[in-house]
Amino acid sequence: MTPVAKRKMERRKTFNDYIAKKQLKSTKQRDIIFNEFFNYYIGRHVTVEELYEDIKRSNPSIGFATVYRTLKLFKESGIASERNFGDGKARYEPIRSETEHHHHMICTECGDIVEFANMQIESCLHQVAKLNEFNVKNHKLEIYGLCSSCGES
Amino acid sequence: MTPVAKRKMERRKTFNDYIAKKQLKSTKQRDIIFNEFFNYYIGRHVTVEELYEDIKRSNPSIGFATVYRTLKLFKESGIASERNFGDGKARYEPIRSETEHHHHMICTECGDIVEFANMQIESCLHQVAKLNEFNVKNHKLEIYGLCSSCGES
DNA sequence: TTTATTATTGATATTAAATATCAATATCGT
DNA sequence: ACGATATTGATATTTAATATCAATAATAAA
Ligand SMILES: [Mn+2]
Ligand SMILES: [Mn+2]
Ligand SMILES: [Zn+2]
Ligand SMILES: [Zn+2]
Repeated sequence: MTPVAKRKMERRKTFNDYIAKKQLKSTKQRDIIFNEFFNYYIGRHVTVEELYEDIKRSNPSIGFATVYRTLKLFKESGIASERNFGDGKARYEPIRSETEHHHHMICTECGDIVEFANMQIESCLHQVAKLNEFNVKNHKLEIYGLCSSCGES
Repeated sequence: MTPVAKRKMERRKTFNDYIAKKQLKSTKQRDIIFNEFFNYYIGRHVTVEELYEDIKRSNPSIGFATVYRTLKLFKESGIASERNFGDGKARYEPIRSETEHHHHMICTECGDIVEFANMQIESCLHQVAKLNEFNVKNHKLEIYGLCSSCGES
């Protein structure tokens, strides 16, 4: 089995377990949204509206509220992250593995998003927290500026 | 002259220069808001609503829109920063010096905000940007969790 | 100082995203 | 198949941010 296929099953299981634990129900709509989101939006950062417009093409009967609620469910169950890049709209992205962690550089000109991870930053940050006796739950780091295409740099 | 008094004059000048450059006008309201904000909110992170409620007590005729627009003006002129800590409300804080730069740890329990600065993080971050040919305009780093009072750590 | 020009003010309206409501319907354990 | 409970989709509400606009204030010109 490919790593991608393996991860697919993992996510499915995590979601199903969450559904079971919370005594929720499996529905056609949730399946459709799950498939669309995890098949086509890996490595992307999609707004609720965008995903809704996308899904509507193949499934016109699905409502915005359902997409909204389902993305929230993905987040709660730990298979998706919510991101906020300062344009007032929440964005969602699939979590690629149990351990992955990354941050973002956002181009203010073209909207392009570059992801990065840096161990040194992570350890500094936890060190600072420890020094202040601060119990870290999560953190965000965003760099705004011009990407290589847009900037003179 | 104390450093605080010196900084006070600097800010005033920066603001006046901005007013002049943009061909705006000095007004009583702007003076009142300026004084309240820079006398009482150094090191704090105030919402528009909070500052408005505060100012209304001594100056009941000042409108919310004016406070809103004036804080925006402070930001544009470079004497205040706008912050967003994920509760959906913009917050403003006076900039303490021309060169200062810091980030925030936000307690999700009591709302307390701890500031910190870390040179190593800053240089790592610029290194990452350089590597990606990304021209940095600004950046934000926020740590969410439990402060020393609220957390078991 | 008076007048003319232009920006500001404060009340109110609008926008937009997030979230709540609810009757009809689907899911699931028995 | 039945009954209990969760879900759906349409719509309404909330809330922060921002736009509108007539009255007013600030500055420049006469
Ligand atoms: Mn990402
Ligand atoms: Mn601060
Ligand atoms: Zn990190
Ligand atoms: Zn920094």
